[in-house]
Amino acid sequence: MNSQFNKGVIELCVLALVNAKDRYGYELVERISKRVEISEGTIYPILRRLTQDGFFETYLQESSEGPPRKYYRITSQGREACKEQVQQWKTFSGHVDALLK
Amino acid sequence: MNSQFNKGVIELCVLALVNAKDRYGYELVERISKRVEISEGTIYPILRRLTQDGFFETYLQESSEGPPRKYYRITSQGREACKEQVQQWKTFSGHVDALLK
DNA sequence: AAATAGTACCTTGCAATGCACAGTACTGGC
DNA sequence: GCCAGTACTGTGCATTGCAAGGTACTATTT
Repeated sequence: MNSQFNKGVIELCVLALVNAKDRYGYELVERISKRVEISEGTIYPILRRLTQDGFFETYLQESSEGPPRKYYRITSQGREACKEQVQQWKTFSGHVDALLK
Repeated sequence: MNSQFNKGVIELCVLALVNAKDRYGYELVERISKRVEISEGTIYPILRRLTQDGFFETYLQESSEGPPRKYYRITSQGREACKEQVQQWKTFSGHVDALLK
């Protein structure tokens, strides 16, 4: 598979999924990797980056199935970034589809 | 704009456009940059790479509007790669769209 | 009680790609 | 002669995702 396609898009997916509801890292890995080939080493650095950029806030919550989960909650700033990036993605993929004809 | 989206996709666009008919570098720059933000420094290295990989053959042709143009013609190997990458792109963008819902 | 599998998180070094920037060279119009 | 437009080339940098490794907790199996 062409993992180059992933560039930038994984961040977008993370933003959109956390935007929909609070998520923890492992859950994101599972969910995204069902559709797109990714590894854990990809998601955690992105979560750190987006948190540092002020797009996410975090809190811990215990789990009965293993160690405590670190949940990510989107901020208003993150919500805006998400909206913008989703729009950019739609424009972009539309343009690519047009070029492929 | 998120130039990270471009990764891998520009190559795909170049492949597809040369697949449709013989093109020269500058033409590709013009055509692609109407849709997607790119610069010359992006296209020429891709052309060199794809030629080295055996996907393109080249020939020179004089132009009345400037220096001679280097045309790129797709090979049967390139045609296959193009088909495969277009398919990959469709699958990929479909999966991303699914994740964004 | 020890071993294993599954859950959950984190970090480091590397490779690929596109971009900015710079440079060369040809043609035609002012 | 100079400039704009056409056309091609090369170098160094930044960003990003990946592979590979590690830590640690819980539940199940042996």
